[in-house]
Amino acid sequence: MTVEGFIFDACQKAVDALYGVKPDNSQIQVQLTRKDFEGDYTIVAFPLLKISKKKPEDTAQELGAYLVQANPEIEAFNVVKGFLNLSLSHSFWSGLLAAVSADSSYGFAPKGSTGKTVMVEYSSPNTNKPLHLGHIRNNLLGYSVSRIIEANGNNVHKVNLVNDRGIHICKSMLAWQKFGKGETPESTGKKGDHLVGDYYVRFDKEYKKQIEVQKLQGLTEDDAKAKAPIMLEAQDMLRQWEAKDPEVYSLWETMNGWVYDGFAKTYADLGIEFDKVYYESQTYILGKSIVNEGLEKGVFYKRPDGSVWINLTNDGLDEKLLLRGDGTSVYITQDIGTALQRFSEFHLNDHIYVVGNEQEYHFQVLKLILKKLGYEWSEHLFHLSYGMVQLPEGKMKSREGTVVDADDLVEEMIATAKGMAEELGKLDNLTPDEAEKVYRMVGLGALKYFILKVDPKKSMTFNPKESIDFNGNTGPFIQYTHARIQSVLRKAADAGISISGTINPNALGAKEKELLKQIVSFPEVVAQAGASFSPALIANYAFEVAKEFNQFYHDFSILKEENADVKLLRLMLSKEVGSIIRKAMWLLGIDVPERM
RNA sequence: GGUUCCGUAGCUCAGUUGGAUAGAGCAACAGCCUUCUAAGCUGUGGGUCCCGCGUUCGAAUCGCGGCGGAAUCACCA
Repeated sequence: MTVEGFIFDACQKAVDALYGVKPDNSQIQVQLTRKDFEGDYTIVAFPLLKISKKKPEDTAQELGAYLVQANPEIEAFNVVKGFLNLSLSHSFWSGLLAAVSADSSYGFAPKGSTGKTVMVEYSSPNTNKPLHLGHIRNNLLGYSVSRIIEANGNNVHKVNLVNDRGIHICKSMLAWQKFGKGETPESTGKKGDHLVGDYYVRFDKEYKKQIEVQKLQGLTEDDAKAKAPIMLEAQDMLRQWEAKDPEVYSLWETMNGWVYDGFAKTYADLGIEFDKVYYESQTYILGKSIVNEGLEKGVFYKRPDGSVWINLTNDGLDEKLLLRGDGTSVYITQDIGTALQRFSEFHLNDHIYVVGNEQEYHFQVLKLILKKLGYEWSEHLFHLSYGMVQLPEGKMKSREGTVVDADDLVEEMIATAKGMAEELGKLDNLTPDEAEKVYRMVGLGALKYFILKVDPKKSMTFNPKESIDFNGNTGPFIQYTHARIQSVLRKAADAGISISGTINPNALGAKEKELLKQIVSFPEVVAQAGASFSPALIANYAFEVAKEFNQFYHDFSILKEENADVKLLRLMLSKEVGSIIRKAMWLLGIDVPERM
């Protein structure tokens, strides 16, 4: 039970006793008391006036007096305008600290306790170019949300749906065939995904050239695009691929293999994992049978050219194609099929798609179609729609070479972390291997935190000229706080001090209580983040806790405190703060070092 | 044009179902290491919460109307 919950109940009983009416949820508002006022928690009197039929100040006074005499935990109160500020007793607070420190999984619901199974799909790269900053946001969000959902007691399946087929893949393949001279990752020393990406760009260059030539011959822009020989060749290659032409198919396998090796390295660098990987080359045919089902039910209709459509104009949307005239499927056909397959195979309760907000319309349509087909679980599809990562100049454009490459960025962050650590002389006592681990941790911590602290649904700006900070509201700041705490705990252990025993309530000071308030709200933050799929809530919480601890650390000494009770309380508090920081950062997919 | 999302300090962002005098970080300036890690702490300056009207005891938050920006409305994915 949360502290707010306790006060809520006490308040409900008090109002009932005083005025004979039991207030409902909306009438009792409990919040943390603002720091500029005396007290711990505040009850807002205004919503209760209808019941008390008295002035706000009088209502708050009466309620406060009653609460203090009825609850030993509530020690004192004061009233400012319509706000009733309550102070909880020291023994109440120290009891909470004891409870938290006895619970090693504090803040997390027991594994699988909801009995629900949730699938999270994220990453979903194309195999024609390397990952960039936009993909990083997707991967970090997907991975963090998976952990948050798991921490809320659900079983989670993390999946990746790789787009390994289609015209864009053929473009890279064709360009490599024409201009590649047999280059391989081995022969060039280039990471596979980057090598293939180069040929994707090469195709585009050639294509543009051919369009210009066609236009000189008098063709319109559209005609020139449609009739450029290299584009016709690419389309022809896609048909050959679908017919499983051995030569094309083997080239496809080879080049995709290069890309997967490259992706594997990027994922490993980012610390991203999946439980299962789906490939569109294996799933793109799915969903066709459902189209027939929909035709029979009259949900879909067929046009004279044989294409299948659904009319969603009555739902405020448009008409949507489900099957091409030639009987081949489009993206949404496949998504219908895979959703159906996944729900039946894994008995899913919820399915979350981590996909950019440019596809909001697509998922709206997908949900609606499944609903119209009568699948009740369509209500349990969630599109975690995140905003684009923009540069100060606007959108990243791969054609203009303004994309921020994922591998480059990771490397740069680690190098910066290393440079800073060396400058500060922080890790001189570590072995090179250990130091290297810390550089990675800190560099990645900075990057991951920078991205995850922003509300997912908002678009965010990244300025490559101003490197990501390591001071202030950043990952390294929080990691540093953790390292500091561990250092204190190590010293305590070296001195043979045991961090256990009974807490003396009188040892609790004002700053310690502020820290405890933060600690106590952790489970609520985890629940909130789970309900809203928002790692940003966790990130901002972790920062607040770290900031509070650093102030405490600066103003008070822990190991040099002479009063044994105070020393024990401060050590227990430090240990719990360290543990909460580690858990919060774990939820973000960020590791924390023992030293830095 | 329709739909959806967004607009908070010079910059990057918080602000949980409407609550007290709107907060952090960066950048700028001024301080704090003989003391558990200074990747830290303290202080100063910085605001028409895009604008207007409305609902309310109370609006950055809710509603309506503007202005500005983004995404989307493909036999692409």
